[in-house]
Amino acid sequence: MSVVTRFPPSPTGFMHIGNARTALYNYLFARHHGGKFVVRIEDTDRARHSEEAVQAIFRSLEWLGLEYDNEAVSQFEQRARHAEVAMQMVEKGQAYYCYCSPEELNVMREQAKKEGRSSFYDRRWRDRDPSEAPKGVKPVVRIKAPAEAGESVINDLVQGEIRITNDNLDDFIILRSDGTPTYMLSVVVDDHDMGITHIIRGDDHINNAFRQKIIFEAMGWDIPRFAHLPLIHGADGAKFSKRHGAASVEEYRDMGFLPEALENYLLRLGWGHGDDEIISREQAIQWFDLDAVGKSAAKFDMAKLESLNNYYLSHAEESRLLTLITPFLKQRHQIDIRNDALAQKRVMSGMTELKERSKTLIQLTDEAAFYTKKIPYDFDEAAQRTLNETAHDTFDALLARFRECSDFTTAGIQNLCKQIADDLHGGKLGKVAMPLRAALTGTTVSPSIFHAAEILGQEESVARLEFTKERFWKNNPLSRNAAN
RNA sequence: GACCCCUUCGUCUAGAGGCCUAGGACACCGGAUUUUCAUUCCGGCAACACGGGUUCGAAUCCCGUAGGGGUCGCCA
Repeated sequence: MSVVTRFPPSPTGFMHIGNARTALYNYLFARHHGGKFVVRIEDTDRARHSEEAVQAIFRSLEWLGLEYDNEAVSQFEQRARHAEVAMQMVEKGQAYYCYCSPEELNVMREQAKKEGRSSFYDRRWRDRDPSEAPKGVKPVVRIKAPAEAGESVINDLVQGEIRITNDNLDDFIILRSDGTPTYMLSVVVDDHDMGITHIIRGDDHINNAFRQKIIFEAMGWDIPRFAHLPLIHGADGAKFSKRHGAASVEEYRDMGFLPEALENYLLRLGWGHGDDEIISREQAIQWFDLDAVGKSAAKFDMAKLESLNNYYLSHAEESRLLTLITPFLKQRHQIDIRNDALAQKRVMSGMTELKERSKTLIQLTDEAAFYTKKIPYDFDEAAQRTLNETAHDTFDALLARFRECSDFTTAGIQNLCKQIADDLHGGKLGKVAMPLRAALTGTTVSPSIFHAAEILGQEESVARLEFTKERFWKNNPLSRNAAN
């Protein structure tokens, strides 16, 4: 039988990083086995359903490049079918109406808690005659869980054999009093109808597996194989959530991570293949299987993600990177380079250096920004300090030599700076290069400033030096005095 | 509290009884390169939770203890 896996997010928020990993594993497992990977939106709870959340899930899936087969299914739309299955079970005597009030249920719950039991419903309506039903109370439908002593066993593909005693299973609700199906019923019916062969999900669902198994058995359906993945934890060891930092896929996208970097990171979080660290999608499909999934929870480590991102950034196609930083440039620096061919060309010329030093697209954007700046531009604090401490004659020499330079190449420019350093600073190149960097970029951090100057071109570089001189030596009497 | 699960360097992991004086990656700490930062290159620090077994031999198998996590809804 061919493998069919599924990703069933509930649209109550955005796509959690843990769900993204679950989706990835389902995707890889299906592709590895040449099967199908389908998506189902678990939207039976209309009150918590949000169209925005549904869209965010599809956006995240697309951004991660996790293509699914068939059309995505809406669980809500199958509700009639789910209810029908519930009725079949009632008819066959495998399920029954329960007329308990919320108050009665609360009492039972309290009692169970006091006695330290994890199941609480006392099955009071299991064998009672419906004629005893109180008037005007709309019943729920509960399934008959095994009442006799015994054990229920699941052979989990990740966790191994898990067994619990039947007294932990009570007659849970499959149809609400308003006639709508509960999650527990809907999942089983849908999984069956969709031909799901492997249920790969977070291990917070382990307990549900035992309940779902009861429904599968009542209906005489084949039970899919289960694989419960350990959860992703935050640095403090608790289930990873918003309070641990960014928890949604789109937040990582907005922080400047590449989807392939996030994918690689998530893949290795809980799964390994020898000493391999950098793993492509193709290799992942070839190598991924459930037997190599670890059983213990993993802590999310931002530093490692960043390191992976740096790798993928360094190896990314440069025109793609240009496209990716364009919106960030607009957002963070109010610079629109979409129609600025010159700025684009300059950024592209410096891209090789830029991408190898960056951990995120944000960092790449910020360090590429100077190429796109127009006079007048701002100088950050450190740059201002550097310029204020620069001797007047050093800067003048720089300007003069830049104007008359006949070999405006990285080597030529470095040479020229070296000469000034020899003349005025005992050969200390930093005394010349740092002011040059501050002047040309408005910052004190950049790739090779000689190369940057070459990319900017002689005309632009001279203009920027003139602008800087204007800005610092005309308006700052103190530094003029210091220089003289 | 009950039930279920987990436990190798700070973190992610390799390890399926001898190949382990426990390997890799990230982080961290040195050093080299360097005009800054970053990169790169060398080098270093660092773990089998604990206690019992089983065995000629255990990180690997069994039991117990401790610690951690998850689940206990007419939510999904």
